[in-house]
Amino acid sequence: MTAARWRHSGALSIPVHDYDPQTIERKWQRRWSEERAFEVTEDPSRPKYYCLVMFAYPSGHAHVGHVRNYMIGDVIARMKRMRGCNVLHPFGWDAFGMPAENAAIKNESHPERWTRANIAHMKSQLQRLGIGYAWEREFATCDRDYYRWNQWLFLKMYERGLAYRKRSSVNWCPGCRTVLANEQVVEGGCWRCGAGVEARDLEQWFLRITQYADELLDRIGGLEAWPRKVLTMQQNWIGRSEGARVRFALLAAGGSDTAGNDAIEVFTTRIDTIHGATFVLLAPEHPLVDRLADESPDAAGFRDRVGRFRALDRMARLTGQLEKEGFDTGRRARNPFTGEAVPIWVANFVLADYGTGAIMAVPAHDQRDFEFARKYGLPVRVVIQPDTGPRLAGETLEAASSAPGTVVASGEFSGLPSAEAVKAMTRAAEARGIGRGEVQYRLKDWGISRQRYWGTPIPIVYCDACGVRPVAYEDLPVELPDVEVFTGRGDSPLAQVSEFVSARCPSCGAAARRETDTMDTFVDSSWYFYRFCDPHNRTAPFRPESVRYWAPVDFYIGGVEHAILHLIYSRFVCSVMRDLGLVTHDEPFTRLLTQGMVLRDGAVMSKSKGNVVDPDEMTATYGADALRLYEMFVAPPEKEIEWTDAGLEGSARYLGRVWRLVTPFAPAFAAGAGSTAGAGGAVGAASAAPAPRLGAAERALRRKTHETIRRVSDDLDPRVHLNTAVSALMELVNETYAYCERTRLGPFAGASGEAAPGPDAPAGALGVVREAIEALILMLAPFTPHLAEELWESIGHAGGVTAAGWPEFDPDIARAEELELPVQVNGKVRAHLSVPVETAEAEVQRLALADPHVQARTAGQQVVRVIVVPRRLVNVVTRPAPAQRGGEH
RNA sequence: GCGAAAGUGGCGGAAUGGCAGACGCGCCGGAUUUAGGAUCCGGUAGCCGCGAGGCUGUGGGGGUUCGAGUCCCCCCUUUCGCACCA
Repeated sequence: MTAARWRHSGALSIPVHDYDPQTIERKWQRRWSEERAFEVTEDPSRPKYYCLVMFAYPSGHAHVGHVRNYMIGDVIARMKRMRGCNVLHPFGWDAFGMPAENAAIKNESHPERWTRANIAHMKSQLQRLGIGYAWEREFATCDRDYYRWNQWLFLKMYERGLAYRKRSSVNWCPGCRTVLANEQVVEGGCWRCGAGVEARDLEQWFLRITQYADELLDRIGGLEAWPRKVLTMQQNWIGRSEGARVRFALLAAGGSDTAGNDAIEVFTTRIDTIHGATFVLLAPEHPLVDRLADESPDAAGFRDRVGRFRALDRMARLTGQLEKEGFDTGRRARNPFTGEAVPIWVANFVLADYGTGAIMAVPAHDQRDFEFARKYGLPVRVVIQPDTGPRLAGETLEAASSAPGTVVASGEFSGLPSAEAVKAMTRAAEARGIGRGEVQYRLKDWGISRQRYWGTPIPIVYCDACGVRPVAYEDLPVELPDVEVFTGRGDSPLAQVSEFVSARCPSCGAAARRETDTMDTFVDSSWYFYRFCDPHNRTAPFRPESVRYWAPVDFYIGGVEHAILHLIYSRFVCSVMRDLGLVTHDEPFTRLLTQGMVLRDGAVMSKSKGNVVDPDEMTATYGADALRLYEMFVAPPEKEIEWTDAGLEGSARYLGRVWRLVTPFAPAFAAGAGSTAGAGGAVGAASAAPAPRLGAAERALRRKTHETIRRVSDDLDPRVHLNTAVSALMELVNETYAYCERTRLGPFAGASGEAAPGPDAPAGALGVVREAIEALILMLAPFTPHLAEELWESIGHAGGVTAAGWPEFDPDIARAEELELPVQVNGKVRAHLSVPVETAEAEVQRLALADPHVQARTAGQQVVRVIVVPRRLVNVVTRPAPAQRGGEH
């Protein structure tokens, strides 16, 4: 239903419709699709720009929070396209993963059916929002033509020793019934379902990310266009620490002789405190613990205590609170620096999987060791005296002192500053063969085995004769078999599909058994951005030349929740691909923007909370353009926003206002009014009109137009302050309305309906309005593309806004002619001066001092200084005048 | 506990060390309208004042500066990240 009012324009009657987003949006979406408007090919003659949003997990329905980053990406992509860049802006689906499998178990259907249906629905949602993707490049990671290259990459890594298998204690999620990577354990729980993580011993495949730890860490400094927060998180996650590995010889039970060659190796960053190491602590899971239990006179009691530690610790760590506890093993080890026999305890707070799983305890200089020592009455020996403050003594110490200082009570090392002692003692340990300098990382190798169906099969075969064999490249892909019914029983669904499990050994041809685990889905997402460069390649993951053209990604947008998972894996895979000769750059993402979430009632939108806002509903009521504009305007992209219907209405109202401003002029503009014949450029059409002939109001509107172009251009690129760009466009509309009101033009043409200027309209009026309106439409185009295209066409332009290009501003026009300068006296504004811009500083100073308000404030004062900040302000600094007499000669 | 970021009107938010509160929401008033809605115009930090104008004001307290929301130090609060990494 279209409400149409009728207005008269000259002899003709033309309809002036209200803004009707539904019709306009459908029209332009159809046209973009028909024209394949966002498809691109490699074109060396133009600057490329790769704009990417993190692809989506097809969970079912996108809400207004999900689509925010797609909108941000679309604004940037459209703006860059208007600026003449060859823009790659693709989209795809991170389609493997557990929700699909869980849904399949619940519905007794197939994960693929659920996944494909969700993809179809979400794709239509994105299209309805007018997001301009190169849909011909779309793929899903569950496509066999995609995941075969996961397998290919895995084999390449296997060849280079970067993929390996080992039995290890892994994080097992009982809720999802699969193993989790360290990165996927959050506060002791599963990142996805929250269930408490258990320890299990399993044979697992790992990717050797630790081999790249130093490289990944070092290059953090070069990621200048990444949020500092993300870089800090990655730095902490890699967790490099320099220290030393030192051997404490194990003494035989009940004696002081060393037990053969047995030793406890500890890792420490403070070898300078080793003379204060009065005991040694083992993690409950340390390999030596079981042996010490065997050799203990009370083996059963020993085992019982260790067992309790092992079982309880993970649960206790969930809550973050763990009372430090331990027990004496009854055995001793020799401190290699003091020669002393020190007790060996098992302690619940020592981590098995960091360093060597054993530590030397220096209670005087480490708070944890201090608490432990005080609890169990173990000796505390001060070996570092801080450079300031009172002298420390072990007996009276109330807390450990970890500050550096001077080494004491440490034999030949006494007197050294602690930093130097670290070096000297490390050298000494190496010389005596009892230790060496070592670097430890918090980062662990990436465990990728998952005991689930809906993922990429790991292309490995186990042969009784030949052992672990990689599947031959020509036999890829190892396809997921069809499984009829998903029951969720059993740990590894593929293991129950006998046709899948039985295989031939790639080496000897004998009957063999296939690997039945699938890959972590983070493998899929660690290189998808390269596949977009050449998505249909059937003989390679991509053509290196295509990636060389498009990559690295210039602008990457996604949530901070991927700061250490996806973004560290992708950096790692990029380095591996570089070493494989596939890519030529070191880092995959030049600039990263982490967008804020959309909240409602203060909470993140989620189906379970029942607070989701459906973009389809908003679009049906207000239009996609209004929704887009609202989400870009309400806050800076990196900030979270609180959803309000009123805010969305405000944006819709603004677009109606734009519509009512432009449409009355459309017939006249389409007929050429206000433009200069032969003036090709969009904006600048009026600039051919000689400026001196324009009146002050006309010049002011032109200035606003050009200043707005400057501001918006700057806000979009490189700053990406989308909210202030929109507010500048709102100001331009307000100012154009004000001008039209004053000249009775357009929306103010009155009952007679004159869209064209009457005989008394100022010279050049239509020209300056046309210039303002054309600039406005073009700058709105990235935000509200449908409305912009429609209005652009309505004022007589064929060929669309992209071809029209981004408007240029003229600095001379953008500059104000007159300045309103505030004049401060002692920092407080007391007057304003109106001066021409070119006024000399001395003249400004003279005018300021002559101003009556300033005079009133400076009377009886001595003017000490006058500060003139060109184009900004004047500040007159005074102080009380000296007494009259003292001032005379 | 450690680390990072942030605290600005009734609300969302603007401000390369230079007039704090742009723009929007909400609210108030006017025009138009039979009326309402929509639309157009104007007002809107607080306090004092009829007014001109004045005083106060960016979580609190110090400091640097002619000038501080912005820079420095201390404290408070919130959010996020890490959480026994030896």
